[in-house]
Amino acid sequence: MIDPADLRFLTALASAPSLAAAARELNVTPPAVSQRLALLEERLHLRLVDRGRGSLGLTAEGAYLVERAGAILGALAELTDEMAARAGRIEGPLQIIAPFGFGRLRVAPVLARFGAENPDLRPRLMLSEDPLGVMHGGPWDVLIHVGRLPDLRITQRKLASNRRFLVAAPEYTARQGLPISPAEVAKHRVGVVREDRADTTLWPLTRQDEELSLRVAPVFSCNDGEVLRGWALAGHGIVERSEWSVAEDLRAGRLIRVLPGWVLPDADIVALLNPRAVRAARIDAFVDRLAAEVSAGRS
Amino acid sequence: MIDPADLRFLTALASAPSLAAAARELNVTPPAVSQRLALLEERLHLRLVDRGRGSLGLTAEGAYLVERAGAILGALAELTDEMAARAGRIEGPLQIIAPFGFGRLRVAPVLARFGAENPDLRPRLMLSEDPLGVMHGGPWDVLIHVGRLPDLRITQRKLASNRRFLVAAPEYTARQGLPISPAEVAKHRVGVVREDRADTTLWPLTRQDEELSLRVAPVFSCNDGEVLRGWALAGHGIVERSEWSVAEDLRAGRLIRVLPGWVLPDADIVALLNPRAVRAARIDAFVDRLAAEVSAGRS
DNA sequence: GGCTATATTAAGTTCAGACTTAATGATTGA
DNA sequence: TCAATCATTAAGTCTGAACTTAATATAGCC
Repeated sequence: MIDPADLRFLTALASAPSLAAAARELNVTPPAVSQRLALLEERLHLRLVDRGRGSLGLTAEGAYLVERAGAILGALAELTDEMAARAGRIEGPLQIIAPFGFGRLRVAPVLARFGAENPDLRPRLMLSEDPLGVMHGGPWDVLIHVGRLPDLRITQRKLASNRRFLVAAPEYTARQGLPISPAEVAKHRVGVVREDRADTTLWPLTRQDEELSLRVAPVFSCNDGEVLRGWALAGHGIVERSEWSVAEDLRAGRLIRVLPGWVLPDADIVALLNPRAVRAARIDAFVDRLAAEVSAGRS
Repeated sequence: MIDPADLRFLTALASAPSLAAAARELNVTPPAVSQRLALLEERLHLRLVDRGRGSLGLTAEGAYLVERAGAILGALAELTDEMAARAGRIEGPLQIIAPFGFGRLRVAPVLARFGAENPDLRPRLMLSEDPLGVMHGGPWDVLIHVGRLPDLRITQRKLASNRRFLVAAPEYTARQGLPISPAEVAKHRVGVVREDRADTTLWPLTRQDEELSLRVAPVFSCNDGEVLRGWALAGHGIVERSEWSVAEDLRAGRLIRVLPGWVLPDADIVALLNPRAVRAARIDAFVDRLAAEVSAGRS
């Protein structure tokens, strides 16, 4: 009978550009992969992988095996999860995808604690500039997103509200003055997060029923929000940041809000739950935990 | 991740009356079973088997695991079979159920040869007085049946025609005379196969359009047809036997037909194919082979 | 009470699979 | 042509899972 380990092995091969790459992925030496594949092929009396001519490719039989493997490995994982749930245990792999800033500063510490409390858990955190893009790459259980979402057909759960502010250091405003109206912002030095996916130089400001789009000409930009926050703290100008990022600074007076009457659209923090993955106990438990700690402002 | 070997192990336990019995079934010592079970339970942090109070029973978790195991192990076996079929190989387990007489004399030799020609085949022949009853017991691929069948929803394939005769040794008929009409049979010493399931003392004889049911009062009876044939050969009387059993004796003149104008209902030899089992190459190949050899009269 | 079968613990043995290193050959691209 | 990457073969190592034997505890049965 075919061994699921073989199926996992072949599945790993299928998504690697070469045997050597697969070996690196699996943390073994190339001969190990070569041998194991040869052994499997010999056992089945079938060729599974097309050697030569450039990149690694599966034969029809190999592809079929990988295709069928998915369901079987899935069923096995599901069963394992169910039994763990029945035992009331938090264990197994937990794959989280999160954006760089929020992930590193807020998710990582919670995940570390959660992992320490549940020794049989194998947490894996993948930070990305573009979580929604990574989503289709590998396996994942929970994806953390900050901001508006296209209407995906995926279970989502709001972890916390998150407003967006214009902020600056008191030192800067003391020197350069505090803008009273949006129009005055144009006279200031402004920093923005520069992303590929969104236009971050157009700020849709609202005050009661008033709406206006403010086009800013940023002096500073960076694709890492924390760097931008650092610049603001250093008094280099006015930046737009999420509440989660600067709440502590505001409380401590290291930063102050600019145009406090005006608000930017909310960018709530939500967790997407992979519909493909079973709702294992570890997933629900982690999301609960994350929601609790994020709302409480812990990090 | 739960290992299919664990699932097989637990499935074996589920159908055993005690751990010791399971150990015998698995060809290991009782401690091996005890340890392995303890290890599995520890790994899952769940109790799977109810110890004590007499016969072994599964807990709710154990039963659920066994239930789910079926589908997964089935899918794995199916995949294995499919890959073997793609490789054009005859291999794997082949479980045949057959009635005692026909199975021992006709099926066993063919299966032995077929197994020898395909070294990776693991043939297993289960002889039974009541194959259709055994059918629901364990796993099986092919069931050989001689005679009429209730209308089962199972693929069946006729392997050979098989008439039934009344026969006696020439020595006997020389001594006691040859009955000319069915009624005269009553004056003879008669032997029948005694079975629980069928009334074998009522012979539905037909000649052209004539039909009559002859009730016989058997002198000899045995539940093994070959014993009966031996008695007939030894000149003890008239017996009813299948063509497959006595064809050679008739040809050699060791037996002769009694009332050759009258015929008993046919009892064709059919193979039933387990619908649950995949149509693996080995199954089709074996049935083909059996059909060929049975028709050719080889043994 | 003996007899038997079952279940479990403890400790030692065994073996196959999976890996490693080392060496060689093939392919590709600068 | 050299350097680098990849693939494979050969040979040796290692480990842990699975099993064994031995000993002990327990329960049912005549």
